[in-house]
Amino acid sequence: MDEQPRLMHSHGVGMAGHPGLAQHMQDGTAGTDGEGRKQDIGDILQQIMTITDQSLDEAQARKHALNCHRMKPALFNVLCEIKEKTVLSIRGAQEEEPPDPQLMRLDNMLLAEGVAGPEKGGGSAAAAAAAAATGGIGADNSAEHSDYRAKLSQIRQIYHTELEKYEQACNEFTTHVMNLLREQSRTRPISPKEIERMVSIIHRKFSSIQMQLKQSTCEAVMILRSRFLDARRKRRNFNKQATEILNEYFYSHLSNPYPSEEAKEELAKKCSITVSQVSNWFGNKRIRYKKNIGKFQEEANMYAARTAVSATSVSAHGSQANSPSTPNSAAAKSFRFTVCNLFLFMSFCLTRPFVCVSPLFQVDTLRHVISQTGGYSDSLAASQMYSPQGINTNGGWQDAPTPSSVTSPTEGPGSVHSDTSN
DNA sequence: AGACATGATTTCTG
DNA sequence: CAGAAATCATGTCT
Repeated sequence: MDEQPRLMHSHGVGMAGHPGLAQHMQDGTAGTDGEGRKQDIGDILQQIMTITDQSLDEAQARKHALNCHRMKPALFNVLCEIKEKTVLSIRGAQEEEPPDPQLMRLDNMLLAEGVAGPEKGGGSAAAAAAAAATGGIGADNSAEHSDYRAKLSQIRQIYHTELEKYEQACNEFTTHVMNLLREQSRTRPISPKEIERMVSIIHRKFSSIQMQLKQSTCEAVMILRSRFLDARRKRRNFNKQATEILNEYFYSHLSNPYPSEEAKEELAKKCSITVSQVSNWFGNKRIRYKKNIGKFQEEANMYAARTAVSATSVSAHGSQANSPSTPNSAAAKSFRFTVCNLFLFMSFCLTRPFVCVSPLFQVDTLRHVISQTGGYSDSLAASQMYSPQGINTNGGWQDAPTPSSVTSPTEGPGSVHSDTSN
């Protein structure tokens, strides 16, 4: 008699008010009357309730019997339905979430950096972009490019290996859990929907690992990139030729060493550096020259002489080309000028110590001598620009930094527009 | 290793 | 915003 209340209780909880059950039961018990059905259910429930009191073997046997019972599918479906309605309806709605924006951002970043996505050219494209950003596109950078590419592909390799491992682990675990749930679904009410939900939970848990992986990969790429892009860290001295071109321009425009934008571009092209590098160079040069004129005097003299010699030799060459066999008066003038300048150059070398004491000396001499040669306004104009008198008492250059003036028709021979250097 | 040179960056100014 | 000035960080020389 003590089993009756349990049975009744279970009956009440499990069946009452469940419309689907009648249908299920009808499906499974076609042709039997109501009393018979009640008896069936009572049997089943009683067996279920007492199953834990039995020994393992007995329980296994009973389980098997229950599984084979004709009412089992109906009862199982009812339990599934109840579970679905009570559990899944509560959580179901909030689980439909859009893809994580942060994960999307990381994905995009990795794709842009060439870590994710197709292999070919990804790294080099980023490297090229990085190089373009720094402006250093010289031959010196090729080694660093390959270094960058190598490191990036290393990161890429690690990322893909880890991602593969992660996917494998995720799949293995998901399969394992699915198998387990499928197995269990024979003995407890687990609907396919619930399995699906469990899979999505697993994927969500795993996606946090994926996020970590992607995040650290992004960090690694960023560090690599910042190192590659950090110009200060990878500062390289300009090559000798570039320095000479810049110095020639500087000293031949000493009265107003402010190249125009066009001149800067031209210089940049000639030196294989960027316009901003040219600007930096001139900024540094002006300030350092101004701070210590004496120190730069020797350099100024050298470039003055060199430019003058170069200018005259070009002039002479040009004249000879016009009349190679019979030197005319212009050619003679050029020759005279060349000799004068050679003399000047030698005297610069000999009088260097004195020149340093009196920076104006050679400039005035130069101007005087050139004026005596009777012409070559271009060369004269050029020589005038060597004068350190350009710096006024306020510490600034006399001429206002008006870029247009440097490209004026009186431009010196060392200018980028009249390419007599190198 | 230390001094100096030099390219780049930062801060300030007109 | 260009340039001056100060400063940083690295390269080069001794």
